[in-house]
Amino acid sequence: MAAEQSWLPGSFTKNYSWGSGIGLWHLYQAIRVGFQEELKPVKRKDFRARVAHLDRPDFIPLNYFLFNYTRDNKDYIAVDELVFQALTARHSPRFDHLALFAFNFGYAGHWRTIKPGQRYPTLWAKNYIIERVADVFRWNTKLVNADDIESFLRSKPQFKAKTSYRKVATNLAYLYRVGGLSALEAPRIERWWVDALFLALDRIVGDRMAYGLETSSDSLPSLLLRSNFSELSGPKSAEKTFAMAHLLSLYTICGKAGRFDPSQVQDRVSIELPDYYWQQPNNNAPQGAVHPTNPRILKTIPRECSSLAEKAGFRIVYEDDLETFNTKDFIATQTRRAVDSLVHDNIKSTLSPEELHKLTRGN
DNA sequence: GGGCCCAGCTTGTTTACCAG
DNA sequence: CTGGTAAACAAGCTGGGCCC
Repeated sequence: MAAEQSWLPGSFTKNYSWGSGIGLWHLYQAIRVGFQEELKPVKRKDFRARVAHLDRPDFIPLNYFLFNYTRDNKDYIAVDELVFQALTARHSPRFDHLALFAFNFGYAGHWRTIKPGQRYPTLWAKNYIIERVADVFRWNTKLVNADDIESFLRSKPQFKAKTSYRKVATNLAYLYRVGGLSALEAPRIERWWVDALFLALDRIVGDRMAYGLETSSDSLPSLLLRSNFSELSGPKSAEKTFAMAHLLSLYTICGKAGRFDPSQVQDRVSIELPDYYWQQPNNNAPQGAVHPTNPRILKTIPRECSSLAEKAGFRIVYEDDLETFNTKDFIATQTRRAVDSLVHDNIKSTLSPEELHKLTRGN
C-alpha cells in the first residue's frame, strides 16, 4: 500500500446514528441481518436489500467495516473474522474492539463500481493511529480527541477533503468513543486482539486475492509486518510476538479464510490427519482453541477445525466454557494433568507444583 | 457536536431509437 | 430484425445546511 496515496474520507462525513450506551451494536445488528445469520458469502446487493429497513446508511458497514470481492461479475461480502464474531457471539465490547480494529486496518476489498480511495477507505484514521496514537501518545488514548484528529488531518497533504476536516474529525472521535478505543491500550493479550490478528490475516489474503495475487503461508509473517498490524493493535509486547507465531500456525492449519467453509475444512483434515474419522459435528457453536504455553492465547474457531487445531498444539475448550473461560482455572487444570500423567507413568516428580506451574506456562 | 435531511454529482445500466 | 448509439434512468454516493 503506497503511503503517499491520497487519503479520501468518502462517506465518513456522514453519520451512522450509533446511539449512546450501546457501543457498535447497530453495526453488529446490520451484519447479522445482512448475512441472515448464515456463515456464507452474501451478494452486496442482497446485503443492502436486507438491511434497508434498518434505516442507516448501508455503505458504512459495507465500505468501512466489511470486506468485498467480485466473482463472475457479481459483488460479494466475504465471511471473515468480523462476520464470524458477529454471527456466533453475543454483542459485547469484544466485538466493538474488533470492529474498531477492522475500521483502522482499513481494507474494503473490491467491488465493480469501486472508486479511487475505497479499496483502503480509512488511510486517514489508520495513519492517525500509527503516527499519533501509537508513536506519539504511546497508546495513551486519553489524548485522542476531535481537535487533535483535525489538526493531524490539516497537517497532512495526503488528506484530500475540501471542507470536511471538522466533520471527519468529530465523526472519528465519536466512533472511537462509542467503540471503546481506550480498550486497545491493553498491554497484555486479550481476546479481541487474537481475533484482530485473524481478521488482519483474512483481509491481507483477501485483498491480494481480490486483485489477483495468491499468498503463500510462508509470506504471511512479512505481510503482517508490512500491514502495520502491530502498530494498529495496541502496545507491542514480547507476549504478543510469541503468540503471533502460534496463532499463525493455527490460522494456516485451519485453512486461512477457508476455515468457515466446512467442505474446505474437511479436505484439510483429510490431508493433515489422514487417519482421522470425520464426523459431522452435532452442534455448530464455535469452540475455543487455547495454547498450553499461555492460556491468554484463546481463539474461537469453527467447530470443524478442532482436530486441526489440536495438531497445531492447541487444546480445545468447549463452547459453554468460553464466556466464562478463566485463565487461572486453566493453569490449575493443566498442572493437574501434567502431574496426573507423571503419576500415571509412574514417574516420581522432583518438581514442586510451583515449578510445574512455571513449566506448563512456558515462555 | 451529533442527528437528520436533501440536493446534486458521477458512474453504470437500461431503454429508445434509428440506420442498415 | 440487428447492431450501434444516445438518451434516460438508477445506484451509490458526497457535501452541506439546519436543527436541537
